[in-house]
Amino acid sequence: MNKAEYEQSELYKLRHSAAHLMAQAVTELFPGVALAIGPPIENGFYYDIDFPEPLREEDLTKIEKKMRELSNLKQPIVRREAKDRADAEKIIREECSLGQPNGVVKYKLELLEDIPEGDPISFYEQQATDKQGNEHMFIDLCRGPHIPDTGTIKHFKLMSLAGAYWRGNVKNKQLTRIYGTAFETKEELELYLHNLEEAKKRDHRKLGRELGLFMFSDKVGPGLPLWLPKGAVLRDTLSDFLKSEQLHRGYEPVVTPNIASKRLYEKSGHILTYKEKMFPFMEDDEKETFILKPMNCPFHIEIYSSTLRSYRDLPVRYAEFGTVYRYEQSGELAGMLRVRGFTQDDAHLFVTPDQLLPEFKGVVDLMMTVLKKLGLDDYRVRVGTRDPDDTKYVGHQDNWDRSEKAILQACDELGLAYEISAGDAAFYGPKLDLIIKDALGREWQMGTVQVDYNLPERFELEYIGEDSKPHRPIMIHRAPFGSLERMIGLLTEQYAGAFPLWLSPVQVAILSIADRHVAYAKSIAEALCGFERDIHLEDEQVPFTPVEATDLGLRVTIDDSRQTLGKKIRETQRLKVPYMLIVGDKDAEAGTVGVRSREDGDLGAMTVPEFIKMVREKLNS
RNA sequence: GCCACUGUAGCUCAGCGGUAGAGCAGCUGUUUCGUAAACAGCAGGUCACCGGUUCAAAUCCGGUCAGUGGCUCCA
Repeated sequence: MNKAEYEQSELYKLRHSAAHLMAQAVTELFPGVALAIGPPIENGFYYDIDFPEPLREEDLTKIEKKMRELSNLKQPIVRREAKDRADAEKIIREECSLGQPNGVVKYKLELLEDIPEGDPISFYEQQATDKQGNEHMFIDLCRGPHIPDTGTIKHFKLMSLAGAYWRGNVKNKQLTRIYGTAFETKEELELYLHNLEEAKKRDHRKLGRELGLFMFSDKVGPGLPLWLPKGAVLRDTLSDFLKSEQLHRGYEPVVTPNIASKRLYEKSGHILTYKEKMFPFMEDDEKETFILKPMNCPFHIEIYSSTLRSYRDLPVRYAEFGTVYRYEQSGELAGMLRVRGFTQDDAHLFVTPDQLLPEFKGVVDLMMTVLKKLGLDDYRVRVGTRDPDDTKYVGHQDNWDRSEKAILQACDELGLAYEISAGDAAFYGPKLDLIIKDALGREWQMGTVQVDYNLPERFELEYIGEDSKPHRPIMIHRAPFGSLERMIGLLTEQYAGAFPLWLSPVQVAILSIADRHVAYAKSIAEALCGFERDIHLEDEQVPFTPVEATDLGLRVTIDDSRQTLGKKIRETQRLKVPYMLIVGDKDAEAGTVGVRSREDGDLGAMTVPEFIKMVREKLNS
């Protein structure tokens, strides 16, 4: 079900009504609360409420109980339209307030003001009398639609509490948001909760620890990841893949430092626009102030402008896996998905106006190649354009028009499905972002391509054109992964830790059955990885024919611990190694290995060349 | 940064006013074993940190730090 279908569905109405039911329960339990807004959302609903006293998580059970009582009253939900604005205000003040002081409807009155002149103003009302003769009643300003009666709201659960600013603005009061979910059947609700539990098992933070990929340390600091050996192998493998792809596409590597003089970022304008995201400056009264870099672009620009450029030199494509540091708000850090020090697969392209479209297309093509290789097919493409009402953007109107047009044209010519999001442009230019969901359904911006007229202007970049006159190049910022940290975090969740063969930190684990098989295991490992391994052999070994070396360069481990085979298999499977090779007496004698695949289990005995052939095919497919 | 919640051994968790417990992992020994956990023993914790209440605090209260779910922002 897509978004539009969902918003038309019965489920959507059910959840909207569940939000109202929850609000009714809250107003009964906590008289004096001020209701703000309570819409259905992707997996449920929420209601933002201003509580005079802070709400505690344990109160949720109480609210749920009250909701069940109110649901059982089978209150009919009735739509009522106000005659005019004055009538609507009267209804809000006199009826929505439920006899409480008028402050409880202040948000509703604000919402009323936002309803455009001429639009119908509707309310939804529900009421009933319980067995004890107590009257229950609730009415809310609401566009609707709703389900006919509250008795249908049976399978729901309140999920969590959160603070949320009124109208999403930090300057406004923070309200208490209660998240809940509701389904049409008990089974659907249970399935949803079950899937949530399953998703937690795929969480990259859990898998990162279990698989030994990365860690955080209090002594190092929040948001500063430490890559463990296996994680570092993943990083290298991923980087090598992109570097080789970029080499074929005419990128040139550059390397720049991690800190720079404050003057560089004054020139770029980041001090003005980005200061609150930067780590504290390294100040020295007498000498220069230095800044830990939050972005790579100014460095690449300095390289560009270090020499006179001809139109014949363009496009210039400078690529760098550059580590940047951003002082993200503490509450925003999230495992590897948002950290304070991360490495961007960054590059900056300096192009002539004529080259903008083909180069942009080239970048998008590279991104598609990357997504395909990584097996990521569930993503959305967002083109961020200006918000016409906002004044934060720099640069000339016609440059913006031209670059927005170029982006859309590139997407159309590549047959890319995209959505336009006004207001999601960078302040210096429009951009195209790839957005991917994590295990818990949260969306993250991954790859990005951004058109920039601003920095070339600020740094007065030039190239000499065919007419022998200086011209200003256009910059394209781009990062197909986005960052290695976020990409690896996401990939870990996508694959639930079972990385494809080419990417797996350990590709083959050789399990010796008894001590006397270690020499044979070692000879196979050497053949597969292509270099000698230093393993001390003390016990007597079974005789075997040495296996011929390959240039495969596989990442191989040997488990020669004195454990039962079952134990070794279990442990190796836990580590999600794609292939296990089990070697015992029969194998040493026959020159075979017992192959066990991560996905398909025991594949039986193969000769070593047969296994190598299978792996080769798998790697090339 | 703000709101709510959490913080006990490497990991998963129990204990929730009377001075710390399990399973797995680790170590030692025995076992040398053919497709998802051999057996036995040992060791491991100023119960995140600081302060308070109490005869007594892992347990109650306050603060700090870190993590989790959200909000605002973003690769």
